[in-house]
Parts: sequence; structure tokens; C-alpha cells
Amino acid sequence: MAYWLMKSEPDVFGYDDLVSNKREGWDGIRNYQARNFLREMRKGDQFIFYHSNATPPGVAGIGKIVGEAEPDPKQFDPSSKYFDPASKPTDPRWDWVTVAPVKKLRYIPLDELRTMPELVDCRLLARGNRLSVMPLTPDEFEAIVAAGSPKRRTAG
DNA sequence: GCCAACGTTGGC
DNA sequence: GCCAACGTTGGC
Repeated sequence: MAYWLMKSEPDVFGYDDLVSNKREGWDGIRNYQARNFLREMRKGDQFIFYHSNATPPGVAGIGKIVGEAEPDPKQFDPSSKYFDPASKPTDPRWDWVTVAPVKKLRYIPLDELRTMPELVDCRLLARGNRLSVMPLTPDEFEAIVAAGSPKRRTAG
């Protein structure tokens, strides 16, 4: 299983919206590198749902891939902000994946993510990073999940 | 193929 | 709202 991180602006679509909707097409990816990562995603892969342009920005929960990449229908919809007049139905340029919620996490603000030693190499924290879809190593994924989960006590 | 202009992302 | 970073576009 592979692990990913995907950004969304909570004013547009946040983790709680995913919980309400149960599943959703992850639309609007208009960057080739991000699209190529979408195409590598497989059913069952899990991802960290990151809130960008939020106050503060940070991690909100865990999601999973329930439908693999297929053409994003909004690229053909002239009324959509994601309309791409250069994309042809015979040769679609942009894809989406279908996602579902797994577990809401304690909100982990960006400032806290920056203190985590497991994330020093994570592209999310690189200066000037703008990529909205990126792979995570299993260690990075697990570290984020652990940071957002209730502390476990040992018996006794 | 270079590179300046432009648009978008995203933290602050 | 500002601005740094950086991907894309388009002239040449």
C-alpha cells in the first residue's frame, strides 16, 4: 500500500465535508506532477488530508482511495472554474480519484508538523512548496497518524 | 530551446 | 492583502 498527502482548502472542501459526503471525486488538480501522482494511486492507498489556506493550516484526518484515476469531468464543463478548453474528451488531460474518509485526527497545525523529526525531508515542509498531491513514506505517514491520535497508555 | 511575463499557490 | 516561490505560456 502506498501513502500520500493531499491538500484542500477547507473553505472549499474540508475533511468534515468528506465525512458528510462519504465519498467524493478529488477534482481540480491542474498540475502535471500532481496528476501523475494521482495516476499512481491504487484502491486502498491511504492519504493524509491537509488543510491549506486555513487558519492555521494543518492536518485534519486520514482518507483512502476508493476509485482510481479517471478523467476529471470538470475539465469539460465550461461553467466550472476547472474548465480546460485545451483538453479534448478524446484525449483528457486531467484526472481525478475518488476518495473516502478513514479517520478524523486531532488537528495538527503546520507549526507542529515542522517540529517532527520524521518530517524533515517531507516535501510538504520544503520552502516554497506548492505541490498539492505528494507521496509520503510509510514512516512519514505513521508519524503523522501517531501525532494526531490519542496517546496510548501502557497498562499498570 | 531560452527566458521574461504572467498566474497561481499558500503561508503569513 | 501581501509577497515569495515556482509552474506555465508565448514570443523570439
